[in-house]
Amino acid sequence: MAPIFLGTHDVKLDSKGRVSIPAPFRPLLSRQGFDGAVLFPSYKVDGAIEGCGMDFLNQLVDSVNSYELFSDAQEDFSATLFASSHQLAWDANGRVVLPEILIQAAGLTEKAVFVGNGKMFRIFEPKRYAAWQAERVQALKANPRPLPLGKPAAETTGGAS
Amino acid sequence: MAPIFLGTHDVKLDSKGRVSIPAPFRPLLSRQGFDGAVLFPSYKVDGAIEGCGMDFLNQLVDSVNSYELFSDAQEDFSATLFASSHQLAWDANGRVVLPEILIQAAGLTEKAVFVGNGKMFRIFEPKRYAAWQAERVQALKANPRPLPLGKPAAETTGGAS
DNA sequence: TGGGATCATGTGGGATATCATGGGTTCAGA
DNA sequence: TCTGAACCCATGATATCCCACATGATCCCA
Repeated sequence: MAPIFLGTHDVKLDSKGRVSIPAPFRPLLSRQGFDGAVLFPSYKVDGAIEGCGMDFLNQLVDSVNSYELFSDAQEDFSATLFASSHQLAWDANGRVVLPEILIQAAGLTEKAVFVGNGKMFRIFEPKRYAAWQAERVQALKANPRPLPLGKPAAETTGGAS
Repeated sequence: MAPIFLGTHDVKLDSKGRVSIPAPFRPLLSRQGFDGAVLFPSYKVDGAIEGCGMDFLNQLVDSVNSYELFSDAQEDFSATLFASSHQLAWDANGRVVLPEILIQAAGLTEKAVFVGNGKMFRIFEPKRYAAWQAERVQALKANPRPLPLGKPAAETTGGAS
């Protein structure tokens, strides 16, 4: 069963660059032999960090590998996914040290917010997250979308972004 | 589970032609009886060095050998892959000595950057890498690729380069 | 239903081990 | 005899690991 990341969790970012992985996320991320997460800058949402477990990353890798080795498509994912990803083990207290490049990418200072996103999660600077979320709510109000159950949702065309 | 090379790691190239293999890469490359990596000039990306472990090289060998012996494809791969590969053991500090021909191929001087690429990794001269990565990011923005999970992605044709 | 106890989680801090870098020595081969 | 490969040592910085404490959530009992 694929894990599902839910909820919004406020955490502190300390002077050593450490954050606590929210306790509900940890069992979803653990796998035998490795307690940690994979983080990379989102290319979909500016100012966000995407997070997932190694199992999900392996699914991504399998998907990328369905492109032939040395193909153009594989090149693009190399530059955006593998090269910018960080595999971080958490310590005995469930904390990871965020690389400076991710702290910069998300504009983090003293706090961060972990946001469940179903199969993955995101990490935002709290103020940026509030603004981003407000935009999403407005977008949904301006362009309401039904959510069919049991069958794939068709992407509606014509909308920007 | 196949190893996955992630992240971007800046290293020094010293006057003896030595570089440190980034510590996270070393367990992925180690195999019983041999601590080292296989490096060869990339035929796909000018100015890059491709790197992998012996296990992955064996997969490449099997793949190449699936072409008929003495066929043009097999000749091409043999000329670019086997003939120009270097198997380098690292020392007690995790360093290898880069052959001059690879240093020239990548245009390295004082620094290098190791870039994770899933099953393999690449070594670039930092400025060349920055330019190459900017191209890739632009290509992805101009020609966004979804990354479906669980089923093979069809290579789209007609794209430039 | 309320209060108390216990346990889990998050935060702060420090110590230690590892890693990256710089350098030197020795030996073998040309 | 010289050069280069292989091996080894030292040091500083950083990553990793571990401890302690406070707070809040949860559970149990009256």
